[in-house]
Amino acid sequence: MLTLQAIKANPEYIISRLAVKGFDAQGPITEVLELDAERRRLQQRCDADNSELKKMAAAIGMYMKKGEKEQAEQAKARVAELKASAKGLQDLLEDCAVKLQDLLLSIPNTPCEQVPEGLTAADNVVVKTGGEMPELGADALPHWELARKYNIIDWELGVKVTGAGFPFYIGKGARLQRALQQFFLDEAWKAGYIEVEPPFVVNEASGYGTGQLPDKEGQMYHCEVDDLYLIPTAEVPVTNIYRDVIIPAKELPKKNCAYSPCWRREAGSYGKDVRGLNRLHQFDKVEIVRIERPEDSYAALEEMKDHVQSLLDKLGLPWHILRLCGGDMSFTSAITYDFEVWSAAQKRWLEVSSVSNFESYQANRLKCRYRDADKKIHLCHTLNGSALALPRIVAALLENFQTPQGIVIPEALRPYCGFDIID
RNA sequence: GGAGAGAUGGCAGAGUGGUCGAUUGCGGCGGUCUUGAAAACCGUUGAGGGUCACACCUCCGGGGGUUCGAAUCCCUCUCUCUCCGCCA
Repeated sequence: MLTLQAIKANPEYIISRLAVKGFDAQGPITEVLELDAERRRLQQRCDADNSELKKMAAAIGMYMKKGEKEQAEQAKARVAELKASAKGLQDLLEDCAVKLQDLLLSIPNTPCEQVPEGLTAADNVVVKTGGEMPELGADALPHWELARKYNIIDWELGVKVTGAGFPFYIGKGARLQRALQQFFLDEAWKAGYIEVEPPFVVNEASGYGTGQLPDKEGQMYHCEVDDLYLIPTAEVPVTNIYRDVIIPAKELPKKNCAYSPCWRREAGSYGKDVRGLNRLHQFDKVEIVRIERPEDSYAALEEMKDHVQSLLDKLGLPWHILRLCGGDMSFTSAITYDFEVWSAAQKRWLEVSSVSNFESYQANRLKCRYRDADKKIHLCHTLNGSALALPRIVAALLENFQTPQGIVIPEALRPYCGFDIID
């Protein structure tokens, strides 16, 4: 959530930036300022009451000790009065604080200056392009048919055992999955990301910490008996490592990478978007997460972008990078770059990575702070990105590298796969 | 799953109704001494709210209660540990 401090410092600016996301913040921001003023008024009155109550209680103690019963009884009577009036105030204060918190949670992050205006994906800006788009013959097959042809992914078996969107990877298909996971983790490790293997289910507090709750509740699988959520991304457990933590400045930046399966209910998806590997309920991903000093976060974002690009280059896939427009960005992001690879048989771009800087928005909710050299405590900036999500990479690899002899595995992946062609 | 014990500041660990936001030790930071360092000694060291700044208020796992007054008593939830059972 946005900091009250930032809102109070320059409400007009906040409102104008949120307009870039297509969010009319005039009303909410005005209300935030009013609620904050009200909260402070109530707080001060409560504090004054409490202060007197404490003094009275101490005085009663003294009277009792000295055996001054009469005075003690008088003081008690006064305390009873005070408490009666304080109770009402307490309730008002509580109510006001909850309203303020809920309101703050309902306001999205402000896009940074570089974010283009626009409401839909059509307004995203291509900032960079790389790799070569292969020329496939007219008989080129989409990946779901290639997967069937070479018997590396079994969709029907997935449906039988679990349901749609939960495929089995078989033989070289399974080895390819494992090779990609290993390759991505190794590359991240080389780039200085400390690997973690997190739990794949999280509690409610963690869901709130990274913002999946309450807004995206329906997108996560929820185990009601134990009140645990299957993670939709490793971002959730990894970022929550730093929930309620004050990090010494010299320990920053924190750089972590993690492999995890990701579960998403994807309620409401349909059509060609969900064909084959394009959209699954369970998929594998390597995620990178960084906790940074505010002044370093944009340099970190560039580094992450370069890292993801290097992965795609090593795999020899054609890619482009989009700077998302305000309306296409997530609720919590200040700026997001999407990476898409060209899927040559489907003839469409597939999103394989999303790299975002959340600035202090996520850190504020997480209470992820750092202690500066001057001992002052500040909010960190948090960033994360996929590096990378597997299914659409696999889709592009299969389609782009199909030959009459079989699917040719990219050079960089061969040591991990243990084979150089799927036939 | 059954039985028992526990949850206090970065860590360890006191505190069982009244100036306790909390003894002490370790760690951290500053200083004295030293050519420098170590040791020793001295000082300092939780978070949040509030204020121009003070004052002041809140927080001893979460929630509720008793009391003039709760870290301390009661209820409840969660979690951790030990033993038993089960088990990769």
